[in-house]
Amino acid sequence: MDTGDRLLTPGEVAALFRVDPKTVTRWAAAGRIGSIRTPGGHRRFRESEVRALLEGEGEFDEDNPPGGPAPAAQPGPSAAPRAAGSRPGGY
Amino acid sequence: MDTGDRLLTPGEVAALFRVDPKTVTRWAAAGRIGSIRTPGGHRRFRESEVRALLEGEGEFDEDNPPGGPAPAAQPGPSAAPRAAGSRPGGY
DNA sequence: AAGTATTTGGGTAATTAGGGCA
DNA sequence: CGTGTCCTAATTACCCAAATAC
Repeated sequence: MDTGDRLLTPGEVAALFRVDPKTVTRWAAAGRIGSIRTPGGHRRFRESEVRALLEGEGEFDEDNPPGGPAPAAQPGPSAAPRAAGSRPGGY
Repeated sequence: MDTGDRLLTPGEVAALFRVDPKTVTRWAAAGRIGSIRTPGGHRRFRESEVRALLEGEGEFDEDNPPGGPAPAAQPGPSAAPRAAGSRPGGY
């Protein structure tokens, strides 16, 4: 079955990233984060994907493998493994 | 193999979309989702339609195509009346 | 038949979406 | 270029009551 991806609201993701909900919406609009739309037009985000982003799996030195976490986040149906690219937050 | 003719209760659909059961009822009232009414007046939703809605909106990175789309979502006997097409650009 | 859990209905407050601007 | 804040409009969430489903 699914990995049990809970869906988070923009406000939840925004609080997790310490940004404005508007910014989260922009990430979804830019395709930097997967988003599920409700019939009403609102967006929902996958908890597993947000967590993966929060883990800081952005770009790390290839000689700096994560020796502890090993999230092993498994997007079930159709989640996209974000290989690399940009780092939201730009910190 | 069932094509997904299983009927879901508003609470089930609400949990899938991370919304309130009341919101699901509004979707049915707005014709955004097919609904079957019980003789008592309660609504029931088709599992296949709900799943199609959940995965159908999956946006993916342009350079990250989903390896296995295979939605295999049959429109079933009564196709979904997509009446929510009236969204000209903005609001 | 009785019970509990869920759903329904209407109304109001909070959040979200979209665009433009700083 | 990215983020934050402004606006308006739409959608959603929670309150109450009663009815229905199992």
